[in-house]
Amino acid sequence: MSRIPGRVPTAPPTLADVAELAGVSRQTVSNAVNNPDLLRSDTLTRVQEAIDELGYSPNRAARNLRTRSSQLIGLRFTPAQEGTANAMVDRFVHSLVETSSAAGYHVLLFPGDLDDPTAGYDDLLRSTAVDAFVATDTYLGNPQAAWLESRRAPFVAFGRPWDNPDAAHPWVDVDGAAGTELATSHLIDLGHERIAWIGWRKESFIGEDRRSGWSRTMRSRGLPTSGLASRVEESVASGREASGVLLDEAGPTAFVCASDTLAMGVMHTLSERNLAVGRDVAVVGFDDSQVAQVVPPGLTSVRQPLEEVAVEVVRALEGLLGHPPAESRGVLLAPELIVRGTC
Amino acid sequence: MSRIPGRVPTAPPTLADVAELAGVSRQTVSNAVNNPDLLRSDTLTRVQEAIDELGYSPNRAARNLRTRSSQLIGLRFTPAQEGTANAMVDRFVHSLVETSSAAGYHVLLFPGDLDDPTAGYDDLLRSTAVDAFVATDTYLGNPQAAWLESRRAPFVAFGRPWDNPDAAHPWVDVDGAAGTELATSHLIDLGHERIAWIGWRKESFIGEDRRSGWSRTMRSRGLPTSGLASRVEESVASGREASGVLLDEAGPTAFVCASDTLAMGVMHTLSERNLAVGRDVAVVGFDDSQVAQVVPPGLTSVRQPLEEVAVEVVRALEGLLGHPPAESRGVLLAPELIVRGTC
DNA sequence: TGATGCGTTTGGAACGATCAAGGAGGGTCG
DNA sequence: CGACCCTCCTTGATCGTTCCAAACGCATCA
Repeated sequence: MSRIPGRVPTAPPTLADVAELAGVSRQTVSNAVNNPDLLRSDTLTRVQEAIDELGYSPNRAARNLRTRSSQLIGLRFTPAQEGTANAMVDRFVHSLVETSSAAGYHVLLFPGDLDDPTAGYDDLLRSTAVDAFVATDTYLGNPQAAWLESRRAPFVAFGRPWDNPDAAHPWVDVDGAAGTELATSHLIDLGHERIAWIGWRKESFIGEDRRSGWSRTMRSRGLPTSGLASRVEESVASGREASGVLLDEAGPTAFVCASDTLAMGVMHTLSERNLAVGRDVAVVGFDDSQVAQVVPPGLTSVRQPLEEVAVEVVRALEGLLGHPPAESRGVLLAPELIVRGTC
Repeated sequence: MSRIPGRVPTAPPTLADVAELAGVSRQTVSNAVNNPDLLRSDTLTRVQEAIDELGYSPNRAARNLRTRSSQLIGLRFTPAQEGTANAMVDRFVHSLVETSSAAGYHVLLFPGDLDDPTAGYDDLLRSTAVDAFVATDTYLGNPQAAWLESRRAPFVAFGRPWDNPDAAHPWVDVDGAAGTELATSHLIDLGHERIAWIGWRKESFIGEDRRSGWSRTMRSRGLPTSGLASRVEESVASGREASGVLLDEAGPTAFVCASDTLAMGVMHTLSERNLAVGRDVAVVGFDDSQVAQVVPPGLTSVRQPLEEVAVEVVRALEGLLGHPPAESRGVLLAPELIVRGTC
């Protein structure tokens, strides 16, 4: 019926076409695709052959309409900050695409308004264009999570609900304090005693978390921290300034930084002062960005297990969208320290 | 009719719900959304109010089914090469998301099998999950373009059809030779005479293109090139080795590189030999990656206008998908040189 | 023989939107 | 006055799939 002669030859075959060729009903073809167990094996092979012969794939729109699901996961993709070393989100996206594909989902990117973090979500939600969201950027009191929860939108957050311990949504995060603890311990083991911290301003939950790993390790090893910490903006210039001041006033032999961007600021200072990085002064960054991997002599950095994060995120999504929905709460993963030339 | 009591309260409103509330027919609501000009203004406002009151957004699946279009653009998203400085694709994706969103399209990511560049396309195409593709990675005789063309799949390539001048598909690319010409001229203007080239192996069309910008500029300025060129793999280690050999054997005072990754290799060599980068030896990279932006003292690099590329890609897509389809051929854009501390 | 059951297959009715015609209603013209 | 057009809006069919309930063939059992 749909193979009307004169129809555009490139129009893809439909369920009805396959059914006709195989000599069965539409529903049987549908079952062959979705519930092969329901068919007698000889019927199944016959239908399979017809499917292969025509090169049939179920029409996504029709299936989505009927099943009320799109097999799409929405991800807000904001422009990367130029001038920073942070391509972390991108690395995560790559992992997410891989993992969710294995689970039968594709990733839909939509742009984010920098001023309004909730923009874009609403329309995709109401038009049922996506089944769920993955929310990144949950830092610093970002209203995304709370907003999504209030809309009863299915979503998984990459990042803890810092400001709301009662939040009921599933999340996956990396233990930043454990990361800086690894870094600090490593430096202490190398013999450093005056180890400085360069992080973000106090309002940043993530920044304070990472800072706490440094400070608690220093304390537990009986080393001083006073005068050795600095809180600045996320930029190379800030890291450069801060490290200059710290060198002048506190004389540290090593720096632990909240990000690779800040660590690169330290590298600038060292290079300007002709200090041998790694020999005279050690530096550790955070994120294991591409910069850390290629800058001479290689920046030691805390690496987040983004592949695992993606796996856990997808696992949580599957729970969320399953029938019946499976409960799942927060997952906290441990980072590792990648040692390179800077210490 | 669809507001059956007992239905899940979170089920989104439909066209019929809006129609009932506004006291008009479904089609009128549809027109209010898609062809507002067809309605009398008082009817339009009445419908608009009903839409706002219910928070209605057209169901994507239903619309897609009927209109045979998904408003989605497929993009194969392969894992980034670790250890290289090349986050260029990611920067492009960001621009593409922005631009295509403005044109009413969203970006769908799907994973790519590294061994089979055409994997993934077929299913999305046959299931009409996407309206068109954007093909990147068209380097080095990649069969993607030819394959897509043979399937009559609508797509726009980021990258010229190097090995097939007769290719009929639209493409957008950046003039690599013009970029290296900018770099080489800049170095010559600074007084450099022995300027080396580090690029990729001869089979790489892109590599040869970029190399030609260097060589033709050298020749036109009456400067020697023999013994000053090297072709290696895309890796920091390769760039490091090649620059070491070149320094020993040809004594260049400047390097032009086919990528930031290779340029970082040069930086490694200079740092090992205690040569002052920028003062003793100049370096220019290609891609203006985040690495170039943050490495001390800042890597001068050729920057591809990826925002413009995205704009042109979307423009071509709109032509391709328009009624009637508009012809469009190749677009070649000019890069710019971002001068930083390395020269 | 006819009722019961099970495994398999079938036809009709959604899902929610747009397309293609087909009406009201009012104004203009011969 | 009726034919005609124009504007605005409505009705029924349709896109391709899955859900639902019913029907089928066949064997078993009373």
